[in-house]
Amino acid sequence: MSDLLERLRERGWRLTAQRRVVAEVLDGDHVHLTADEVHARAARRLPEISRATVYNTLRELVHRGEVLEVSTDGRAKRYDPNAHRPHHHLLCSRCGSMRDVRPTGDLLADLPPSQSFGFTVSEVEVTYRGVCPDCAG
Amino acid sequence: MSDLLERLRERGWRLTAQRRVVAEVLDGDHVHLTADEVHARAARRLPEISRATVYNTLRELVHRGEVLEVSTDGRAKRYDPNAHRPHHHLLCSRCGSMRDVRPTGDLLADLPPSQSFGFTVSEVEVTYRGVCPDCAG
DNA sequence: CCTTGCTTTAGATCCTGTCCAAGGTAGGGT
DNA sequence: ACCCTACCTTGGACAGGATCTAAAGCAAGG
Ligand SMILES: [Mn+2]
Ligand SMILES: [Mn+2]
Ligand SMILES: [Zn+2]
Ligand SMILES: [Zn+2]
Repeated sequence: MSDLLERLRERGWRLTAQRRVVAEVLDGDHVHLTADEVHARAARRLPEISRATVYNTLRELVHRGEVLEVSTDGRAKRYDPNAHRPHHHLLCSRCGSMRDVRPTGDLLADLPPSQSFGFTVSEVEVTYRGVCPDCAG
Repeated sequence: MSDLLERLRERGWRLTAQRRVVAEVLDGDHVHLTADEVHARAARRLPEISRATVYNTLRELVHRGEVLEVSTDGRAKRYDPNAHRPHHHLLCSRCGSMRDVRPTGDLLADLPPSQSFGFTVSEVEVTYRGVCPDCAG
């Protein structure tokens, strides 16, 4: 994720300890943390970091397309660093764990013009729900 | 919707004026009201009805599978009486208006076994986002 | 009718997320 | 190396959505 920070710095983003730590926390595959989880992990490395800064940083990363914001029902949104290859989500109805998935079909094409009601459709979001192997017992 | 109320009464649901009014408000096609919108409309007919009762009634209707709960990003959930024929949603990014849609493909089948990560997938929810004709100007 | 257990109600409370004013600091300019 | 200043961070207030509570109300079976 250090190339991410470098990229953003070149675009005029000030490189602060807080932003560095948030970026570190968000590194990895199948990472889908809530803002408060990001805050808790960031605070291990930088105890004074505030919730407001975590929210600010996440909002900017989302706005710049570096992080994906995934809204899950009524609960807290989750933040996903895997923003460069589009994908969808598989969500466990019991424990809430989340995996990235890549369906085969062209889901946008699955919506025929007769079903578009004059909308200019630009994006499709898919959530598959089920029970994960750990919860299956 | 009166058969709905009858059905529920037979299952031990007490028939109150409040529940009757909420059911009436939720009648129709392409109805996707927020809880507060339901409350506002219900209050026209029954001024003393409380927000808590609207929330309680909606929760129960959802729990009994008579109404669908649709969560839209950070905003208030919407309640959809069209629960008996499964469908997906087309959502305007600007004004938030919502339409029911029925994609052609088998979206569950679009998730190949190699992408299931051992989950027992039971449900798929799709949200198409775009700009509605009214907002297109 | 009565009774009883389910319902309703207002208001408190919780959770997520945003806003604010005050103080701090990255990093370009010198 | 040191300033400056525009940008950043902070804690706490705030807001909207939704749930919870305890007291009062009422549907409906007996
Ligand atoms: Mn993801
Ligand atoms: Mn619908
Ligand atoms: Zn699970
Ligand atoms: Zn619109």
